[in-house]
Amino acid sequence: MIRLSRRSDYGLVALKALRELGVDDALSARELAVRHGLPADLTPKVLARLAQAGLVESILGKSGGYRLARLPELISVAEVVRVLDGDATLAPCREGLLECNRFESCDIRHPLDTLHREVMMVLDRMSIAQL
Amino acid sequence: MIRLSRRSDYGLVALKALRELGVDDALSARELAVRHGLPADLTPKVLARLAQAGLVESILGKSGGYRLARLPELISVAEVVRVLDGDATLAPCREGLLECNRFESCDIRHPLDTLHREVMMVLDRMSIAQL
DNA sequence: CCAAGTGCGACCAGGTTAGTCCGAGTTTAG
DNA sequence: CTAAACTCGGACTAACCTGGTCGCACTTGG
Repeated sequence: MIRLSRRSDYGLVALKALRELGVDDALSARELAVRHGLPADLTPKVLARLAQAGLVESILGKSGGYRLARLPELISVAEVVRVLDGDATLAPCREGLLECNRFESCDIRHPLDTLHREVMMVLDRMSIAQL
Repeated sequence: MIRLSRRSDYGLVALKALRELGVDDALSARELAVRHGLPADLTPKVLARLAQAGLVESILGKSGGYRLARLPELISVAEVVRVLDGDATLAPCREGLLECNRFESCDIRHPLDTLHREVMMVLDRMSIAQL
């Protein structure tokens, strides 16, 4: 199935919100959440992950918050998805634990990987600036 | 996240297997399952769904089974996924029951729909013949 | 020193999906 | 004509994943 997880969705909304911020401003997770109707307790988590991936800067202390770490043109949707959802492959074979019992004989893996790459390229072409 | 469900995966494997079949041959679901290591009880279900969607023909009775209903070049990966997983949209907002509480103010929906269309086009360009 | 932030881990709950079991209807081989 | 082999469809169970919550430690500005 082709669907964004909720996390990725929230992440995109948050980044878009951060986009229209002054250079030295910062927006707290809570403030961002209430303004855009995101779950109050989940938003900090999403932002924290974006921060440790370097997409966003966190500012500690009172009157702290988050701010974009790069120009919005330089953050692609693909990157956000990868950070928040991990980059799984199209084929379920490739997942962590479940071993595909036909792993060797599986001949649809390669074409599926190709497809996956193409899909990611599509997501790569859209940046936060275009949301 | 971008991942195929197990069902779709099985469906693709099955279609690929059916591809190399004589015109008047048919392969039973059970036979197909054991040959390719698919779950024995799930395979008939997947095939049945493909059949009622018209991608595959079912042949009743003894020595019956399944066979491709069209040339493999005319069956796209996108179609298989759509049949087996339904066609969801990228944005979780769009799902059945859960109402997005910021549905009106949501401004990332349109770009996301665009992305979804592009992704489906990618899946559309690959056919069973190319697996 | 205190209030308001982030950061991070553990935890619960609900939904979705994979997988199984069963019965019924159909067709062909012998 | 009979029996075997197959498809079809629904109902049911179990496991996994995800969204969401709570709580505590650390940092910073006033």
